[in-house]
Amino acid sequence: MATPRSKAGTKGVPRQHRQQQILAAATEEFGTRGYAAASLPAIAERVGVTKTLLHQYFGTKEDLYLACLVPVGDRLLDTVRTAMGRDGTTAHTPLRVLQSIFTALEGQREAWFVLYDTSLPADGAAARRAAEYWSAIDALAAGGTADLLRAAGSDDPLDADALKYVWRDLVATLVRWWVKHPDQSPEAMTRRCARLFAAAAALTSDPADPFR
Amino acid sequence: MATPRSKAGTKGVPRQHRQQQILAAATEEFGTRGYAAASLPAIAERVGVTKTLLHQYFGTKEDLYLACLVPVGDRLLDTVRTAMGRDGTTAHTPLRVLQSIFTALEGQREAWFVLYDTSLPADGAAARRAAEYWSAIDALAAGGTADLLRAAGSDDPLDADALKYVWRDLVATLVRWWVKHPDQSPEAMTRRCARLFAAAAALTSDPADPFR
DNA sequence: TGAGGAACTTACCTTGCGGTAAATTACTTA
DNA sequence: TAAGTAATTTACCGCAAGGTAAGTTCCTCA
Repeated sequence: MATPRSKAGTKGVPRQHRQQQILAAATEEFGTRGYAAASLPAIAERVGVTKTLLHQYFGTKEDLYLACLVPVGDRLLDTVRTAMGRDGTTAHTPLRVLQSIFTALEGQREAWFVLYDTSLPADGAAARRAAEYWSAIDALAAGGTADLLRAAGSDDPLDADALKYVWRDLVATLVRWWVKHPDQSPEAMTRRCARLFAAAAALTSDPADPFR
Repeated sequence: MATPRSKAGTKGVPRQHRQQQILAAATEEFGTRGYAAASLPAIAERVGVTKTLLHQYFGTKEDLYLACLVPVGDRLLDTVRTAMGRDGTTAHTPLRVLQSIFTALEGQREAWFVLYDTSLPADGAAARRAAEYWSAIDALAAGGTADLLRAAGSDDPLDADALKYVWRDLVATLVRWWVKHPDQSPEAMTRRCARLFAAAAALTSDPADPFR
């Protein structure tokens, strides 16, 4: 062995394994910092590898992002779909959806934010793909929120649009809080959300509302 | 006059006026793109000026950010303070707070996001100042949410923390939606929020909740 | 009319990033 | 044991951003 003057050469890690490591590190980095602020050198360093390897395995930065996005998007879309489709929309459907999301995200919570990154190059393939995912998810949610609004006496389409946004960001918020509290299990989170919903209901049930 | 071979030299715009222009453009750029993704050349171009001038008037990029942050933070903190302090916490306090925020933000809606930028250099003065602002605002909100939770039968401090986050991000979400719908007046937004609250109440008032 | 200061730009430097071509080392197998 | 291939690095390019020093033009007023 003697004197390895260069650190080049294989380290015995098979390609597939390495790719998985890279995807995991990249997902975490993209999820926490966002596409624009995330840097390939930083991701590479996490894995203990050079950024060149990232390029060789995944191509450009956006390609790598896409490689992170697709599995996460597929998994979440599928989760939400089955959570909502079980039976008709009921009052606790939202909680069931939340629970399924928490469960699907356990082990890699930041992955959620890979789906909703605003700093993506707007014209790129990654942004297009992400938009596909959340428009599909939104469509699922839209059914529930529309019913809700009709029941509450509103037929304004902008109300529906706004509610869609609120719901989507509410999930993001809860996940963000969850990321900061790693000890919380998915089930504990779901129960917490149920309590929060109950508290919120108290807030909004005042009949003497001057803003109506 | 003849041939001005260089475009250097004054354009007759007094320093204070120019500084205002720069602050406005920078606030918009920082608010929409975020600190990391925003670029000084882009801001300079909006104003029709060179980035060097930004440096001469405001110093470093972070200094400029701070110069944007302080007036916005002062204004919003003040607004929320008076909106909450008018009398005791009632059920429609949240709507009053929202209305005051919308009103204060009218004319420069993206400014809200200057307060809550996650891409700031974590150790810098700007991040510290921003944290001061929203911890002050959170403290105001904490009173209301704590009461809410107690009423709903929860004494878990983590519930309170989570609710604080949710409320904060809810405001951000509503403002973000508002930015995308420039024709909506602050009053119209407030009324819309009242309707959304009502709809949300319907969602959370199911007594047969299996997640409790 | 001719300083002097105020408002602005030109030209430059440095750094860090995304990206590529060409090695270099280790593992396998004929 | 030598050849071939898989895994990885070294060394480089170009670019755009943040930042600075030194001018250049215009306005004002003694």
